[in-house]
Amino acid sequence: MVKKFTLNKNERLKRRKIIEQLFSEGRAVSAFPIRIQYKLVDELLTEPLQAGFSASSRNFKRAVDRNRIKRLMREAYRLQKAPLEQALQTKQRRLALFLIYTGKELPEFALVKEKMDVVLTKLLQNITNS
RNA sequence: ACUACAAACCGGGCUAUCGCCUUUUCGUAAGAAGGGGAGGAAAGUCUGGACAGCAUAGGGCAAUGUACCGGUGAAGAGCCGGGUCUUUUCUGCAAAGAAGGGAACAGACAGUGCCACAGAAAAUUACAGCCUUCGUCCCCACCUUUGGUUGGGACUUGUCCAAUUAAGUUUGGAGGGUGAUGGUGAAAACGUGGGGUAAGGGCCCACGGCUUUGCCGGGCAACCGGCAGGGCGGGUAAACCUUGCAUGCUGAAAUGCCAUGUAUACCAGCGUUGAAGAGCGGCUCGUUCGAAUUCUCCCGGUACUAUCGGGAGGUACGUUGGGUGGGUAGGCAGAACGAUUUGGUCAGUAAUGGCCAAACAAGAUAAAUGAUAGCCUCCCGAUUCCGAUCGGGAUACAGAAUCCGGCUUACAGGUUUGUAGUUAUU
Repeated sequence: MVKKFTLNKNERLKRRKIIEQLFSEGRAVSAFPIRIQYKLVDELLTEPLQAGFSASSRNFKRAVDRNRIKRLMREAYRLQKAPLEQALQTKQRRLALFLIYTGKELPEFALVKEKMDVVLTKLLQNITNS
C-alpha cells in the first residue's frame, strides 16, 4: 500500500483501439463540468484501471489552457481514485476510463477536486450495481 | 528627479509534501539513490536551408518566384553599408542645412485593358469655339553660287457647290486647319516670355524643367559632376503583359530497419514469336525497364501465428484481376554534437568572419515538465511615533513535437543606455 497516489504510464489509457471502442460502445456518467466515458474491458487490458484525459479544443483555443485543465484533472483523479481501484480488485474486473472537461472556463483546483469526488462516487455506484 | 520616444535585456527565487517524463548506478525482481526536464516568442506556418524518398539524356512550352548597387552568409522576400526618388519635423529672410520615415526602386515608343466624381474631353478622337491662306513657273541683275535676294512677266486666287460684286469682292454650305480658347479635376498634352502664322501649335528662339546618347572626371558599382547632341503624344505593371535571372516533385504522418504485408491456393484471359504493363512526375517530342520459379527436407527468428528468410535436392513459368480465400499488436533508427552555445582576442564603418579556451543544454508520442502550503523579494492601498504594521496581489503573451537561419504577430511588470522636454540645485 506504499504507492497509493501514483499515476504513471501504465495507469494511463494510450491504445487508440480501446479509445475508439470506448466512445462507440461505452457508457457515461457526468457531474458538470466533468464527464466520464467508461467501459469494462476484461480481455483487452492487463492493468486493472486505465484513464485518459481531454479538454475540447472548441472551448479552449489555446494549448496552454488545455494542458492546464488536463493537469488539474489528472491531479484530482490521482488523489481520489483509490476506492475505485479497490472495488475493481475485489470484483476482478478491468475498466477503461476517459475523462472529458465539458466546461467553458478555466477552473480552480479546489472545484475540480470537489467535482471529481462526486463523479467518481457516481461511477463507483454504477459499477457495483451492474 | 519626472515625462515621452527608440534600442537592448530580464520575464520571479527558495523550501517542504504528494506526483509526472527521461537517464545513470545498484538490485534476480519489487524497488532505491543520483542527474536532467519549455519560450522570447516554443505561436503564425510566412520564408530560406539541412536531411530524406522518388524522379532526372537533351530541348521547347507552361507554371511559380524574383527585380537599384556592393558586401555578408549554407541560403533567403534576411541582415549590414551605399545610391536614387519621395516625405515629415526642426533651424534659417532666403539659398540651404540637420535629424528621421517610406519605396515590389526592371520596362508605359511591344501589345491589350483601366482611370471614380467633376469636366467638352481621361487619350490621339469627338463636341463647342476660332481660322479659311496664296502658290507655281520664266527672264534679268547681284551675292557668301546644288542655294538665296531684288526687280519684271505669265498662270492662278488652297479644293468643291450656291448666291453676289467693278474686282476671288463679299456671304453661306461642304471640306480642311486648329491641343491657343472650354476652369473641371489627383492628373489636360513640358513651363514662362518672345517671334512667327489665315488661325494656331517646341513650328522657331531665350531661360528653366524632365528624359536619353556620347565624351571627360570621381566611384568596385548603383550613381554623381561637367561639356556636347537628340527627344519631351498623361497616369497605371501590388492590371494582364514583356524582358532578364532562378526553380524537378513531395515533406518527418518524409524515409530506412526488425516484424508483417491480403498465397507460391482454386477458376478464367493473355504472353514467353518483347505480352500484360511500369517508369511519366503538368504536357509534347523522345527515351528506359520488362517473364526461373515452384515443390520436398533441414536450419533460423520481437511475440503469438505463419504460406516468411537462408541452404540442399528438384523443376513450366510470367502476367492481368472478376470471384472464393486470407493478421494483429508493437519496437528501433531518423531524433538531440550542431551553419551549436559561452568567454576572450584579432580583422572589418557594420552585418559578419578568423583564431584560442571551455561547455554538452528537454526529448514526450491520447503526448511529461504539475498540485498544495509557507517564506523571501517586488507591486498597490491604508495607518504611521518614519523603525514599521495591517490588508490585497504576483498577473502579460503564451506550451517543445525532425533540426537550424530569418521574418511577422502577441506581451503585465521591471532594468540599462541614448535623445528630447519640464522643474529644481550649483
